[in-house]
Amino acid sequence: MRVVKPAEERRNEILDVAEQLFVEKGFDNASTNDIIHKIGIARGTLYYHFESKEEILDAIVERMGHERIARAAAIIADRNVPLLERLTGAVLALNLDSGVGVEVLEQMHKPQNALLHQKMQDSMIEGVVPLFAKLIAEGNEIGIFDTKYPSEAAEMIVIYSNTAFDALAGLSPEEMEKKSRAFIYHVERVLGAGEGGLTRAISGVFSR
Amino acid sequence: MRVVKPAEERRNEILDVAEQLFVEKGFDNASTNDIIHKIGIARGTLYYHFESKEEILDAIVERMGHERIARAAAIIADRNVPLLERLTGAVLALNLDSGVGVEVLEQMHKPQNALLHQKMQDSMIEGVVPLFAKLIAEGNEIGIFDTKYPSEAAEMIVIYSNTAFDALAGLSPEEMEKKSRAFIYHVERVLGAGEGGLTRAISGVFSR
DNA sequence: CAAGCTTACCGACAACTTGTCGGTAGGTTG
DNA sequence: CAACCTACCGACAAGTTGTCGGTAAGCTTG
Repeated sequence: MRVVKPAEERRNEILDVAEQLFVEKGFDNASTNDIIHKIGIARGTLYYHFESKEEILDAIVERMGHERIARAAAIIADRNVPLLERLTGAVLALNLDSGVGVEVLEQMHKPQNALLHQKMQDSMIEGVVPLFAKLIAEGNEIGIFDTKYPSEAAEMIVIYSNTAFDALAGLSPEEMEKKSRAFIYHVERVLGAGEGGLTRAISGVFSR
Repeated sequence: MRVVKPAEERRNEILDVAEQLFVEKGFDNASTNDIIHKIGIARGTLYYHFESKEEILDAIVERMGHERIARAAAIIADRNVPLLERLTGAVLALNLDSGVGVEVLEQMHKPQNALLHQKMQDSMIEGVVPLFAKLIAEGNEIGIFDTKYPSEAAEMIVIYSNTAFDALAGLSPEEMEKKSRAFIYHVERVLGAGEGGLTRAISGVFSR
């Protein structure tokens, strides 16, 4: 009783299951056997569609990355929205993964998932920093920002938000609140925006 | 022909070899067999001294972390040196690992070493951020800094320097130069120091 | 519509891994 | 010198990833 599916469909099926297992148990602790048994396919089938376990991980990262980056890019590109709101909206789009719950992000910061996490971050930096940099440069011209290094500023913001906010797990609500405030405060400074400027923009994002 | 050594000595011997192999080949690609063959001990000996392969990694991280943090702490504690120079000196102490060459840091950023890298970063954040925070608060009082969130500012600086500077591998000298300048520029802004203040402090560090 | 081809799939197997455990040699101590 | 603890040994269990010859299902094509 052998079930045949178009390659594309099987590939995605494998990625779906693998993603869940990797996030849940960690890349090392989730075996390829776990994956194939859960789907009900044979060993050879998995390796017909992917060259190695690591390639599966890479494909997952790419998929996740594409989604997030596309969302951020869409927000950034929308010229009807004020620039500050686009910036903050994009940061949120990157870090608050609308599809998945917070547990997933918590899991991702666990040591078992270091590889997944790092690959995500790399792809994020590569894909998002240029977009941000452009936006910041734009803000420079308009006169709401003032920074000599738009690209590096973008990098700093992306890296920090990525690293600092997934360690959020064990914090109390007050601490989270404080950390968020501090983040905004520092972003304002890095970009050379006046204090409070971003705060107003953020309430703008949420009031939509 | 069985060679017996005091536990402490064997432990360090194992850590030395393991560290080299992990950095060189990556944690996953370096097997426990590689370690024991290189030293010339039996399987059981390794597991007599360590519970698991991962415990070896943790011990390595702890050792590396202790060294770096101790160096940074020493610099920070030296009240004879101007505060700004202590800050920059400590950042350098953390990132320029005097013992090892640049290749090692390059290797550490490779995907194979994600676990090692992340564990290092965590231990770094935990150990160093409080020291920096204190220093920054001190600078606040003296009036050379001006920030509402010393602790978060410290976190931002540590995380960014850690992540951004180990991706330095493929960059041209000019790019590295620019990135360093940008880093200083942003640190000044985050801390609310006047522009150029840190730059002067840095030349102070090097002229010692 | 049978023959032939391509695509997707199967599962035994090789070649490793990590971690366990009963047993053993050396040095120390009573 | 006997007993004892510490450090060490290596065969082995249990599991892992990746390979490969072979097989079935669905499309062409004569």
